Amino acid sequence: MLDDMARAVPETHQDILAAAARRFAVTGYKGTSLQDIAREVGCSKATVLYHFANKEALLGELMAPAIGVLQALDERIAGHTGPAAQRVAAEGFVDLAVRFRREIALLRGEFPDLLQQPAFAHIQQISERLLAAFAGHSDRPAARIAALVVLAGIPEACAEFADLPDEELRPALLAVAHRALDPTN
Amino acid sequence: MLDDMARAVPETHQDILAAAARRFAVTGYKGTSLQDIAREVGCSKATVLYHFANKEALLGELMAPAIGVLQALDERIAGHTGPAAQRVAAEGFVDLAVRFRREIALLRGEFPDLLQQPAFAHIQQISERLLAAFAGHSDRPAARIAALVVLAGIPEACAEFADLPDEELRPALLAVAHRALDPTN
DNA sequence: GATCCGTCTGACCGATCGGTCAGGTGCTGA
DNA sequence: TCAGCACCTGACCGATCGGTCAGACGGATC
Repeated sequence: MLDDMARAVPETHQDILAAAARRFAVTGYKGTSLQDIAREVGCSKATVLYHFANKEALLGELMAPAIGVLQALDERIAGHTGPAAQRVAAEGFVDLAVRFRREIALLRGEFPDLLQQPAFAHIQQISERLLAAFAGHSDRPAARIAALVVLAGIPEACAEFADLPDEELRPALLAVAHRALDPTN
Repeated sequence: MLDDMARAVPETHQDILAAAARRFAVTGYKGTSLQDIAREVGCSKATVLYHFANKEALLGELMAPAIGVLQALDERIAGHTGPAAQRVAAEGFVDLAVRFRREIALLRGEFPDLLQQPAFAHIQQISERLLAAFAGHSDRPAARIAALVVLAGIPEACAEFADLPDEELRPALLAVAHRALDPTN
């Protein structure tokens, strides 16, 4: 089977990735040293840096799937305006947040710093477009404030309720999002 | 005048406090070194540590007023249950968040780490009681999820809309909080 | 003038960080 | 048998961190 071949190559690579995800989720990105990750894997720090160019590349590979879905959502929202965009954005964002709540949890509180880095610069633009969509493309402060409460609150709730099953978390988040955004106008 | 006497003593102390607040707001607590603060003040790092026992003490003095108000709110909420507690908590929390949005901004994304420290341990308990009050003391996941979205979203919105006048920010936040929490049951 | 004290500083400390590098090890294919 | 290669490692690097310490400076007190 090609399964054997495909699995033979990564192994340690995947172990490191998994260990990094575990540590990042507990102590955050900045708060986790390459030593910590190496200790969790049971290898040397040099081995971690053999498999990944640097610490940021490790984070990048860990976040790649989530970022891909986020970009897809951004493009899908671009095709709508006003209330339609608001609905698409809310549903898509809740889906994304629930699905990738592990990845969200490990970036808890480090978004502000990481978004400054050029590697994640475009994510800031996406989140601004998400915010505009949540606000129904309104410039009214009240609409933008409600949008930001939802935009910031949902990921946090996802990270906190990590063990709740998707089927329970998703509709509850969608409901609170619609409630918070709907009568804004 | 006693103004001269009163001002003669602190001066540099206050300068350091103000500079630290400015730097923390931009680069966060962990991301700001004592060197950074000293450079902003125009003094040496040793001077910063002459006026404050250590970096944590600096943060403590910066946050003391906000923490005091938070504790007062906690005690006020304890006197109510159910919907009444929900209303008191929402109004009190919005007031607090708007009033201390500077302090909130400089802790952006560092709450998870800081709450682990023993010096801020009781704040975690307070936020749990706030969460329960927001949820109307219900154990239903949907209620707790909505409560967490509000609890996490409001501070973030406050930090982001730092330049919006209180009279505009406060009612908008209160409205979205009530909307998000009210029909939860 | 001597003494004291609040303020401030440069030099220094040990620890830890992300990252580099030369070299060891064991498998593989010629 | 041996060269080549993927994988892994200990030792090391420069930078930076929070924090310490002995002493310099200047104004008040006696």
